[in-house]
Amino acid sequence: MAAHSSPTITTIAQAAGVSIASVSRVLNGLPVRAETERRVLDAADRLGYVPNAVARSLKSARTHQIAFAVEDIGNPVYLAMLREIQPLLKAAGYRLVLHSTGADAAEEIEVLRGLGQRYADGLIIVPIRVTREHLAELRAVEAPVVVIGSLPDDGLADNVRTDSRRGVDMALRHLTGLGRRRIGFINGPADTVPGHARSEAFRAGTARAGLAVADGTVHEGRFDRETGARAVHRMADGPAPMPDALLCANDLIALGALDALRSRGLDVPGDVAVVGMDDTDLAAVSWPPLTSVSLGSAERGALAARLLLDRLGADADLSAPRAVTVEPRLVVRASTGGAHVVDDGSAAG
Amino acid sequence: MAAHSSPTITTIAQAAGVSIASVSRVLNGLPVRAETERRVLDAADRLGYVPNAVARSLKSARTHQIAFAVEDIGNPVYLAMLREIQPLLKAAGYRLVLHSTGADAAEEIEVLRGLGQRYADGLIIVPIRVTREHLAELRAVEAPVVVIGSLPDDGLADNVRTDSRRGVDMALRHLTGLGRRRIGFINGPADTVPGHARSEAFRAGTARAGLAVADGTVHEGRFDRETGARAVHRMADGPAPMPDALLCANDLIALGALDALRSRGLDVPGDVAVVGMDDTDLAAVSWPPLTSVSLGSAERGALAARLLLDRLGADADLSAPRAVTVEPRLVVRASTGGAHVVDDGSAAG
DNA sequence: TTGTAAGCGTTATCAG
DNA sequence: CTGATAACGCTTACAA
Repeated sequence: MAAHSSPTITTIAQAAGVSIASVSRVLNGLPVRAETERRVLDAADRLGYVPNAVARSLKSARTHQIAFAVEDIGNPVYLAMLREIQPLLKAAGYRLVLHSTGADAAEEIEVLRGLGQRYADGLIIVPIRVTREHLAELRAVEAPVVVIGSLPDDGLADNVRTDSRRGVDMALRHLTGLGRRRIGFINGPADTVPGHARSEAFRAGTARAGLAVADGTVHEGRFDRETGARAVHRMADGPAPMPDALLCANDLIALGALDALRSRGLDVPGDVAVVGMDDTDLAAVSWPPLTSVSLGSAERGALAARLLLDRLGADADLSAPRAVTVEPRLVVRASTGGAHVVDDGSAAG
Repeated sequence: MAAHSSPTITTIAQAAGVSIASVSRVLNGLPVRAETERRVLDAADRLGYVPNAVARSLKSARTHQIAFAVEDIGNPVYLAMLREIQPLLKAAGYRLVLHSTGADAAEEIEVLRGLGQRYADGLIIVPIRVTREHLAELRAVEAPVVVIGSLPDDGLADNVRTDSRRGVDMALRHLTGLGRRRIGFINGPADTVPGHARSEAFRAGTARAGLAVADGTVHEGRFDRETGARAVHRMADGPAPMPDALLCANDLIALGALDALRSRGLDVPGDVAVVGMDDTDLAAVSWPPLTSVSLGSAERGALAARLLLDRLGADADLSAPRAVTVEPRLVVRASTGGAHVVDDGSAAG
């Protein structure tokens, strides 16, 4: 069924014998005569009227949509953000338009520029890299944008960041506190925002702690399991003594490292302690459970949503961009011996 | 920064000294004099013109948006679908509007009804329950809808389903093949589409295999870890002998069961073999790695997207609703002692 | 209180 | 080839 094309206020007006203005008034709760209201509501109900969101948007210049752009929504970190953002937006009456841009920075630029088409009232973006082009677009865009991640220049957009340097420090301190001195590092791409920050923090942190970092115990790859596994194999096969602890730039890398360590018969944390970053759901599920530095993904998502909604509400447009920082937190689990459960003879297999 | 309100074709027309019609023509690649084209493009470029998507939509009655509605996007199953759907839509020029409805069936109805507002050209929905109201709305909705999950009545909408009964059978056959006879079952809510199907399949499958199902070895809860853990503890504390195998209605339940079994000193798979369903990323990460029945989430997502895009393209509206079924697949891992199968390497990005 | 009419930014028709 | 002009469905002055 559903044969008739949807009724518009014009249809309703005719059916109710009033003008379209009256229909609009009734539908928007403006003062009308009771009789008019009755007839309009009646007709609307009878014909199954539903207001057209697009027409409304054209008139009001508000789409009630907010875009959320990340590199890969399959990444648990971004997912954690999304899970906080979505309900907040919904509660505020906004739909969520999801962009998964892929590793290509050009696509992020596209999203930023696409905002000019006004299909959304605002944007929350987690750039994997921040290029000059990003900054230029940010400057040009008219709709409010919240950037999750570090921004070289304050004042360009609302900004939610995390102190990943402190996070790395916490991990290093934890490991040295356990007596580990040969700490290896497995990073994702160093030319990304998070990759760069972690790399810097590791360098600085080990220097400060007076730790020697042996050649071949720092690896760079992608933010995935394979990178973690491959790095471990290389270290084990390399000339340098195997590290007694591994700091991994995210949980996926850490999981890959755990796999590889197990396959080489190395005990975790007995021979090698492993720390991940991001404290994703995977950390609690892995075996052994993974000590991980929480960078407050969920919290950052929520903060970003709040900043954006804030700016969209009322006439807060005049206020200067705000920057919020979320403190990292170390979540200790068995992979660093934290609360290691007695191992009931689990060899691989 | 970004002071001027965005230029419209009117602005461009004035700047270029032509009519808005000519501007539109140039912008849409319709034939115009070279000189006209030059001037328009020039002005557009100079003023940084970007077409307004909303106005375009009002005129064309197409939003280039597709909605995807699930109960909880944090659920790896839905996430797997999303990860397939998103790039397909993007490639076809559609934006993705994400709805995470929560367990409330009323919210799903809302989404269905909301489509009437025409903010999207189509919808892919994974209903957690299918009520009479769902069916009524489905009948009424004008935009094309693809339902992932079983539908009582063919012909209401395009439909992508999986044969979860066969999936359960495969799991049972696998377990009995390993010599297990006391098979317990931990289900999610039985009044949901997947919960009901799995429950029925378990009953039928055990009956067919001539397996006795002891009292207290079938539990129902939610589709989460806690349910799995709690069920195991109840079974262990109950009067019936502990099952030597557990079929869990999804991977989360299975992970909870693994935790509880470990905490009670029961060996997996030595004492109890465990099978999950959905074969999510978690299955490969857990310890021991989890045997799981893949219900082809990713594949179902992709199929749904294709069906919908199909219907949106050209004038395929006349064709009758199609139903596609995805075959389940048993992925054997260590939790049933099976050949510790090599992962396909697909971890969450 | 109500109706008429003017937009919102596009596209598309129809004369010139 | 180009320029008025009428939609698309809605909100909102401005009049009556």
